[in-house]
This record gives sequence, structure tokens and C-alpha cells, in this order.
Amino acid sequence: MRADAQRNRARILDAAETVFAELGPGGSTEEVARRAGVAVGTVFRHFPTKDDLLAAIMKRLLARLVAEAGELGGPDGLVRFLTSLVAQAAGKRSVVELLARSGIGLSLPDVVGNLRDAVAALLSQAQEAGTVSREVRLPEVMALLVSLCQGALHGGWDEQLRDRTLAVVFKGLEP
Amino acid sequence: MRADAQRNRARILDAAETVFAELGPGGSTEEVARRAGVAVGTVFRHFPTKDDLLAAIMKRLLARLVAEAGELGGPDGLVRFLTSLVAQAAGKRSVVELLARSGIGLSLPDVVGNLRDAVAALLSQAQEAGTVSREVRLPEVMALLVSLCQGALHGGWDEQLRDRTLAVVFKGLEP
Amino acid sequence: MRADAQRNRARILDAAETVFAELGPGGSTEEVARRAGVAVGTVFRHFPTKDDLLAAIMKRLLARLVAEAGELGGPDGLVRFLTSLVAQAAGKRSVVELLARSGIGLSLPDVVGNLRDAVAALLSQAQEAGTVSREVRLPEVMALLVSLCQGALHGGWDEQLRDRTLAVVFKGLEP
Amino acid sequence: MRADAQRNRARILDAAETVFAELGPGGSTEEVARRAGVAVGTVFRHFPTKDDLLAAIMKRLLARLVAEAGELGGPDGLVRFLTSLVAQAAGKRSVVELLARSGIGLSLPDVVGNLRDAVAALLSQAQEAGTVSREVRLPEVMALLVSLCQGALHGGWDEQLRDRTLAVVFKGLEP
DNA sequence: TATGAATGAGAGTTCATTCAT
DNA sequence: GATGAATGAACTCTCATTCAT
Repeated sequence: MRADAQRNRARILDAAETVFAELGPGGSTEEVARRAGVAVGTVFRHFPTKDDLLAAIMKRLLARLVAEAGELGGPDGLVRFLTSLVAQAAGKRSVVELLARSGIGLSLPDVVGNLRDAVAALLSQAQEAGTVSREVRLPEVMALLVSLCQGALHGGWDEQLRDRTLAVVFKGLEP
Repeated sequence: MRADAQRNRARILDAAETVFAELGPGGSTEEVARRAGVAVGTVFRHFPTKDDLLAAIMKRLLARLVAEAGELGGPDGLVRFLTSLVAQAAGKRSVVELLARSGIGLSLPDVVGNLRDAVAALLSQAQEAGTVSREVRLPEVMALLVSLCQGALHGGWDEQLRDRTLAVVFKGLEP
Repeated sequence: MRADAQRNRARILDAAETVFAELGPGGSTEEVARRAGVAVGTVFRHFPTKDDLLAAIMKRLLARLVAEAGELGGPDGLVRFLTSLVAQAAGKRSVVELLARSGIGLSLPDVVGNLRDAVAALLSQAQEAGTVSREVRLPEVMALLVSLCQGALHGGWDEQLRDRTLAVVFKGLEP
Repeated sequence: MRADAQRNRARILDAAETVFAELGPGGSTEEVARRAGVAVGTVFRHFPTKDDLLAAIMKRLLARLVAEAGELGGPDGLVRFLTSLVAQAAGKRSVVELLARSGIGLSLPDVVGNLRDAVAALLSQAQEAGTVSREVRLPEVMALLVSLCQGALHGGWDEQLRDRTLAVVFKGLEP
């Protein structure tokens, strides 16, 4: 791939992230192109389908999450990760909706898998440290993660409400 | 209103509930009409705007929830209500998305208010009975309610996952 | 025809005149029915087609004009009639547009004929009295009449402009 | 703009002129597209709104009129211009109706202003030459212009009637 | 006869996608 | 590779007209 193509790809992804964050998946491809400073055709050359574009955004965002999770660790790594995630969710309409949709039309098994692995690691560490009950298993942690992101996104929570809500969940995770 | 009009109104609402459950709020009015066995014009006569239709569905569903909440009570009323709600959520794409959107374009303050009141009552009772911690307040209960519905809806949870996820939350609510 | 039917017919015509005056021929039949205090079906029972309704309005209005023309007379009858007509035009969107459309889809030969006859009489009298040139013939008078009504209607003339414009035409009619 | 786009734009305007001339502003955008040999989307790409299309037609036609007026001049320039205008009016349903409507939803101040200026020039020249009375002012000339176009359009005048009608008006303009 | 709910063709408009330039 | 004009199906909504009540 040529250098400018690479650059375009990145600009398109950035623009798409912004557009879909603002307008939801209903945001138009044309708008994405406009903000990326390219023509529609270019968007479709890189991502043959709108869903491909959405999937690519997802992938990139999940990769970031995985990286972030990887950097955390220790007794309260899981708690901090969840907190950070939920705090971000409100501004990322697309991620959350896409995270939710994963499995429907989009295929992102590997990336979601990576996230799952990263969270699994955090969970283990927390359980080792005695911060989280050993009865808790990965699936429900993932389920809570998705739920809370959705809630934060759509609910318009302020910081206080977010903390109080997470507090309930975190207490539920304790041994 | 005439008897047949009343019947059509109900059929339209039923059809709309199904359609929007399957396709989300993006489902077309034409499809609603088709499944209701009426012409588009009839749908628009009853609900001048698509949003009016969505609002009407919401209203009906929330009213049902409120009624259901009203029938419950006692120490574990809140827990049972949340469980039932989350179990239903999976099939009701529109409700959940609309519940989340309430306050944006749709105006359903009274009905949402009613639900809030009903949940408040259940919360009080649970706290009186010592089932739920007195530190928990209504806003976070509502936030958890919405979050879990979203999660259940989009996550494709099976019964087991649902129970395990709720278990964490319920444990978090305990005194 | 029953008495109440007769009454409804009149109320519908009155309502239609108002509605079409305000909204032009684009005004909806439903709106006419609403203002007449009857149901749409009733409107269509009396006037099987929207065009029939428009034609009926036309007919009534032209009849009034004919009557008005009949009451005038003398040397300046024509001038006074034209002035009055143009003054009325601004408020009667439908009349003018319909008067213009006559011959297209609507068939109002007799009523238009009556108006033509009435104007012819005024013209003769004016010519007898030497107020209007004998070279002027009926067709151009009718043409001017229609033109000026249209102009007054769409142009938003104030009284002064109307008078100045008519002055030019009247001067053109002099011997 | 690309060459083919330019060509399409022109074809759309031509088609629109024809369609609206035949059917009035009620003519459908789809019909315009069909006659222009393009898809509806193309029409809307060039003219985002139907009113934009109508305005564009207006603009083009008025510009032509202004140009035509600019080429005329001399003692009988005004008379020749009005004659030519009225002769054209019959085939241009949309222009006339839009000219009348200008100021309502459409914004064409500059173009209408240009026409006004051009007519003002013709009027001055005619008054200088003694062909038109100095008492006549621009507003009533514009009013007559619009009125006569409307009349010619809707009245179905033949050439003879047109000339006789104009003769009256022209006589009214003389000193 | 009156009512007003139902009909359904059609209008304006949007947008993912294609393809000539 | 990039451009952006063209496509056309789909969508919401309107309204003259019909017909069961």
C-alpha cells in the first residue's frame, strides 16, 4: 500500500470515529469523507462496505482497549480498567453500539477475543490479590462491561452517578 | 373512536412492537403497516409521525412494566422485578433503545416518571426489609436497570449468563 | 334535497372559499371539511371531485360578480366595476386562479358567459356615454380584467399602486 | 465542476423548464429527471430542494429577460420588450407563477432587481424620447408587466387578442 | 344521509454504492 | 489510486377518494 493510501486510511478512520460518535451508525458515509478530506469513492476503496468501515473502527478501538488493559494490572487493575472504560463510553457512541452488535453482521472475533483475554488477565490478577471474588467468572464480567458502557452511553450519566453505579457493581465483585 | 379503528390501532402497535423489536427503530413504517394488515396511510392516521408511533410503543411497554412492578413487593420485589425486566429485554430491541433515548426526541416524561416511582417503591420496601443497603439510591438503581437491559438486549445472553450477571449486581446491592 | 343537506352544501362552499383563499387550490379537502364542521365524506357527497368543488366556488363567485356588475351602470360603470374587482382579487386566491384556469379542467361556460355578458353591457354603456373608446372590444376588456386580477392577487399591491396601475389601463380605454 | 455534470445540470434545467411550463410548479421532480434522462438523485445533487430547482429556472429565465431588455432601447424599446415578454409568457407557466411568487419562499432578489433595473432603463429612454408619459413610474410598469404575463399565460390568448390588449395598455402609457 | 377510518398512489428527499473521468 | 457525479431503492409523509359503519 502506498504511503498516501496509508495516510488516507488513517484519516478516514479518524473521521469515521468522530462522525459515528456524534451521529451514531446513522451518520452518512459522505459526511465521513468530507471530514476526512477525501471523496466518497476513496472511502469505499478502503472499506468496500459501510459495515466494513464500522468494523474497522471497532477493531481499532478494541485494540486500544486491549493495550490499555495490558498496561494496567495489580490488585485493582480490573476496577480501574472498568472505570476508565465506562468513562470513555459516553463519547463513543459507535464503539458501544458496535461492541453490542458484534456477532450480528460484523465479524471481529479475534479482536473481541483479545479484549476478552486482556480482561481475563485482569480478572485473574484481581482474584489472586483477593480484590475480586473467586466465584466471579469472565463471561459475567464481560457482560457487565458491555452493559455499563451502554448505560453510560445512553443514560447521560454525570460523574457522580457513574461512580455510584460502578460502586454497586464493584461491591458485587468483592469476595 | 370506532370499534374497527380501535382494533387497528392495537394491531398497529402490536406489529410495530414486533418490527422494531426485530429491526430496531430503523424498521420501516411500511413494514409495520404490512404486518398489521393495513395500508401505510392508516398507520399515519393513528400516529402522524414515526416518532409518535415509537413513543406510543414505549408508553405501552412502560405502562406494562409499571403495572408489573406494582404487583410485586415485599423484601425481594426489587430483585424479582429487575430479573423479569432483564429477561424480557432481549426480545424488545425498540423498548430498550427508546428507553435509552427517552428525553432526546421523544417526550414520555410521565410514563418514565411512573416507572421511576414504581421502582422507588420497590427500593424502599427492599430497604425496609433489609434486603438492600440503605446507601443505595434510586438513580443508580435506574442506571443499572437501563444498563442491564441494554446488555441483555445486545449481548445475546443465555439464562445462565443472565443469572450470574445479575447475581453480581444483586450482591452489590446488599447491605 | 333535504334542508340540512342544503345547509351543508352552503357551509362547505363557504369553508372552501376561505380555505382556498388562504392556501390556494392546494388546500386540502380535509381542511375544508373541518372548517365546514362536516366530515370529508359529506364534502365528497356534495362535490364528487375536488375539481367539482373548485368549480362550484367559481360559479358562485362569478354569479356574485355578475350581480354586482348588473347593479352598476352609467358612464363610469365599467371603470367602477373593474376597480372593485381588482380590489377584491387580492383576498380571493382561488377565484383568480380558477378564473384563470377556466377552460382547462373546469367547465363553467355559462357562468363565465354571464360575466362576459354583464361586462359587455357595461362596456356598451360606457361607449354610449363616450367614456370608453368605441375601438375597444369585449375580448381585450376581459383579458385586462383577468390580467389585473392576477396581478393584484400575486403582486401584493397596496392601494396606491393599484390605483396608479388601473389609471394607466383606464387612460388606455379612453376615446 | 466536471463537463458531464455541467451538461447534466443544463439538461435538468431544460427539462424542468419544460415540465413546469406544462404542469406548473406542481410538476414532479421525478418527471423532470425522466425527461432530463437522469435519475432523481442527480436532480437532487444539483438542486438539493425542489424550490432550489424552481429558483434556478427563475434565475435563468429572468437573466435572459434582462439580457433581452439590455439589447433593446430607443423610443419604443419598452413597448417592444413588453410585447416580447407577453408573447413568451404563454409557454412558461412556471416563470410567471414564480415571478408572481417571488418574495414568498424563493429568494431571487438580485435577479428580480436586475430585471427591475433593466425595465427602469427602458422606461427612462422611452420617456426621454417622448413615447411614454413622464407621469408613469416604474412600479406600475412592473405591475402591468406581471399582470399581463399572468393574463397571457392563463388566458390562452391568440396573437390578435394579445395585440389588442397590449394596445390598450400602450395607449395608457402615452403622454 | 352523514361519518370518519381506510386506502394507496405519489411526492420530496436521503444515502450506500458504482463507475466514468 | 483518487475523484465526485450518477444511480436508484427505500423512506417518511400527504391527500383525493372510497366504503363500512
